[in-house]
Amino acid sequence: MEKQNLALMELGRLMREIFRGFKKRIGEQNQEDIKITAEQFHLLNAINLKQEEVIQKDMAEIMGKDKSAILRLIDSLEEKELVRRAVDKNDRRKNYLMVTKTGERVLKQYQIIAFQMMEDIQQGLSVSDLNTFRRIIEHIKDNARKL
Amino acid sequence: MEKQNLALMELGRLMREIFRGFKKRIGEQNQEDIKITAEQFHLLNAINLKQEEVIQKDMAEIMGKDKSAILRLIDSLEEKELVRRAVDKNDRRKNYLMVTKTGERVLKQYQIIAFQMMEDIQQGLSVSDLNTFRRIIEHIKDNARKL
DNA sequence: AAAATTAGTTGCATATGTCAATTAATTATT
DNA sequence: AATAATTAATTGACATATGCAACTAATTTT
Repeated sequence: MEKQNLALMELGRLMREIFRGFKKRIGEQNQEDIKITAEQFHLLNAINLKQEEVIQKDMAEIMGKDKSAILRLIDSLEEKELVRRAVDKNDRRKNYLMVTKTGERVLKQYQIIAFQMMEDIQQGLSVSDLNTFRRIIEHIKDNARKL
Repeated sequence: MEKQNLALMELGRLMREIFRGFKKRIGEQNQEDIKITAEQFHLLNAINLKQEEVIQKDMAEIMGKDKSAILRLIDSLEEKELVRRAVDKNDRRKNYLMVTKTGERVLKQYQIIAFQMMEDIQQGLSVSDLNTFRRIIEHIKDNARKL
């Protein structure tokens, strides 16, 4: 039991380290620029990634959170003018989520940080290792989704 | 840039899925028994794992959190009588953290859940895959620490 | 003895998140 | 067409988590 358990713990600790590093680098960001939290970044990124139009409900599903949590995250992003809600003309219950130009710019800055972090984190790993790692992550993710 | 970036995102998402699953299973726990949150479990487990005596400061370092965050987590664990603080006789600034019998019992219950989760998550992966995965995690962890 | 350091504590602010109830809009049913 | 059911978003109440800065008490350094 010990080993597997440890693996889970290690993964958690690992993520905290990475998260900590990410926050630290964000903190070192240009002061005058708009700052967002990791969760805000994550949501912004997820909206941006989607090819199709998305509404709040979709994001709640994608991010595995309550719709009210998403609503408040979007509130915070809208306040910073990184995202706007646009009502669907055909179904006025729906708000399409639109990333603003500022949103794209800020997102890009954060992506650069994330990219740099990935580079640093992957230092010293072979291409084959990385491929195996990605494959396993995908596999685990599928399993985790069913939990 | 895309691929590496995705790997980071995937890892984050993966952890959230696992964490979500863990919380869900915790929620399904036996009503009459003492319930703890995921963070409480994590701290309790970390204290328990340590071979040497630990004080709050140590746990803050180990868990990568502010000492006040740890303090409050310990408050909550102490309230449930899962942990006790014992003042160091030689240095009365220090509180040694002791897991109670109840703490051990509760911890064991949650470890079983965590263990079961690990089993489910690892379904379908070969032993060699798992070993590679652990090795990479270790490597990444070393890199992450330097971030 | 005074100054500096250390461990723990407290107050305050913020972020995040869930659940349940409510509102408004739309769709299905009688 | 009127009523009922469903859907998306919102709000309120509440719990958890976390960091920062200021403070206290104990110990160590100067």
